[in-house]
Amino acid sequence: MEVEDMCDTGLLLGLGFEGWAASPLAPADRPRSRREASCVKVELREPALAGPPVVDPSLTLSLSDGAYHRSPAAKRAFGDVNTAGNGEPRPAGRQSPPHSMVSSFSNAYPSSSIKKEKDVVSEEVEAERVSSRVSDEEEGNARKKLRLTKDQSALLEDRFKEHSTLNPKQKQALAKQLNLRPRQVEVWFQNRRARTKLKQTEVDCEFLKRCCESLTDENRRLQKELQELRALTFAQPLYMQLPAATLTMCPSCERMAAVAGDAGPKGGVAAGGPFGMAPKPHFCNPFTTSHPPSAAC
DNA sequence: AACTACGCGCTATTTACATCA
DNA sequence: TTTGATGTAAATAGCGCGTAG
Repeated sequence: MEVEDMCDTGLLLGLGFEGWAASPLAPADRPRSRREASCVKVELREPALAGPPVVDPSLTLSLSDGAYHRSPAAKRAFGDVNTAGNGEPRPAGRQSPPHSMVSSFSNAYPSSSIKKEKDVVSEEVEAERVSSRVSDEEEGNARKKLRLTKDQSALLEDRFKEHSTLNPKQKQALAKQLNLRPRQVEVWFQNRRARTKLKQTEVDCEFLKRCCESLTDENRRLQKELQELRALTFAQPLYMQLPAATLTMCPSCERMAAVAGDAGPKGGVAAGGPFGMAPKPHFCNPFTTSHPPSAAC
């Protein structure tokens, strides 16, 4: 595999994100569809993303679909009650009819011991509905945007640090505590998660850019070195220039890198032309864990 | 097993509001 | 003081997925 090929494999993807990352909200640079946006995710295995660029980054590419979705088992373990209705009105267009809301509750809390809780939640829902109706009338149906107080934001942040998602019960409790509607709490958490992810994406992009620069430099250096060695071999056969001790073996294919003509049919011709290749340095593909064939092979 | 309804999370987008030159 | 540009974050729209019936 050629050095450029290896660069292309990983770096084109990184560069592809570059413009988008530089201005994540610029509409022109955004992916055209949500599917497109989530189709490929660059997954970084480096724990300290904000740190200095690493020479040998371990990058893997993986499909992102489902990566951000917790499995049902995980959700249960985490305390999510997906099947339980949260009893709050959904946005227009997706609003469920009242009877379905009731049936959802009876499904989620079938035992009579929880019946009380159901009633409490239903009352809160009704109260919320009334209050939002009242507030709508007060506001003359104008869409007013709530600004959270510092205390409210601080508490929400604290809760977000504990859990980035809330189950309906937690949501209700938090809404009550903050004197907000559960929907507002839900929206806040949703937006907060989105902001976190956006921030992480920017960090990831920055990291990949630095990787790209580092690998480009390395590539340039190796090309230059290759040219020099080729020029050298015009004047003198390589084996005469290098003592045997300097010959190295490729850890992957176990061929002597600097010996011309000993590598079978393809031999040094395929790898480096009729003049053989320099024994070092060996280029290690940072995107793979095992030792790949060196540039000499 | 296939279908449907529902709840929820996610992403893209809109919009109200604050800040600043 | 007013005004337009810009940024931030609350809110909305709509889709996909998992689950239960």
